[in-house]
Amino acid sequence: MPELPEVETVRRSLAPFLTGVTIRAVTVREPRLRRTLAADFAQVLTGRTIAQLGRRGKYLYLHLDDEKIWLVHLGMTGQLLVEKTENPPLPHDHVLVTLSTGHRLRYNDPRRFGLMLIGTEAEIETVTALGVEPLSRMFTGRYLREKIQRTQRAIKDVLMDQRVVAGVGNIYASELLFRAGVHPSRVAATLTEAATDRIVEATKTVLREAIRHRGSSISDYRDGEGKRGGFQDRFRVYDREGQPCSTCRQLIQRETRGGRSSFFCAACQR
DNA sequence: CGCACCCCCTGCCGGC
DNA sequence: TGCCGGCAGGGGGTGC
Repeated sequence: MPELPEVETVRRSLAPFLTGVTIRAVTVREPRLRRTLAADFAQVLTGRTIAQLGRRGKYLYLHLDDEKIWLVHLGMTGQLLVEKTENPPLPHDHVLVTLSTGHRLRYNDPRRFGLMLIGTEAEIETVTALGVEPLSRMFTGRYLREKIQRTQRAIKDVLMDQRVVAGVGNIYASELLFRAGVHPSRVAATLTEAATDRIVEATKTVLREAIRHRGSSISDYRDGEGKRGGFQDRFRVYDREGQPCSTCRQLIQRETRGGRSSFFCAACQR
């Protein structure tokens, strides 16, 4: 579900409800997420105040008043939602948090691929091992070229490697490569300087545009208030197999590799 | 190191 | 109508 634009949208939508707010009670209904929640998870959170909401790649950082961070990753189907009243729990509501404002924060995740843990920044960095933020000045053509020297990896795999650049997933990798005019299975080391520059620019452009449209809702992505995103209506290639390319009218193709689909226009992308 | 493959888990959709 | 296989935005582990 959520790549960088969706997580950033969740962060922005939750911030007004969570910043400066104290956690009164925590109920863990199902601790078995990607990693099983620590036995003292609820106890460690209770009584803490959320100082600030941050994000790194696809990870949400809830900075607590004791210098620790409540790290949340939404996996494929995770939703972090604020609600005004305490409705009865729904299926797959794994963590419920009562806030000092009377709001409730609800973590729902049918597939349980999400991750939550509480730790220091150093502890979290060893778990996440993230590369540069794509929207920062650190992500440049020069940086990307340094990372792909002599690699035989496909450029799409490199872009989705969170240790290289943090936050690009399967949707935005396809979309940005279309905009850069580069074929997803192109061997990264064979790219020209101009092409790597275009890829970096396209990454920033697509991610910013997607954030502006509050992310992509294909099926179950929702922001912190349960609202859908709008970027799915602007996909140029993703999930458009057999439809005409918006540029040249040739039909969009799909290729599966490693269990993941790539979508591209064979005429526009080389 | 890279890569191909498998796994984790639930839900949905299309084909038969 | 009902069942089954394939697939889905995530990451991680293993063996070669």
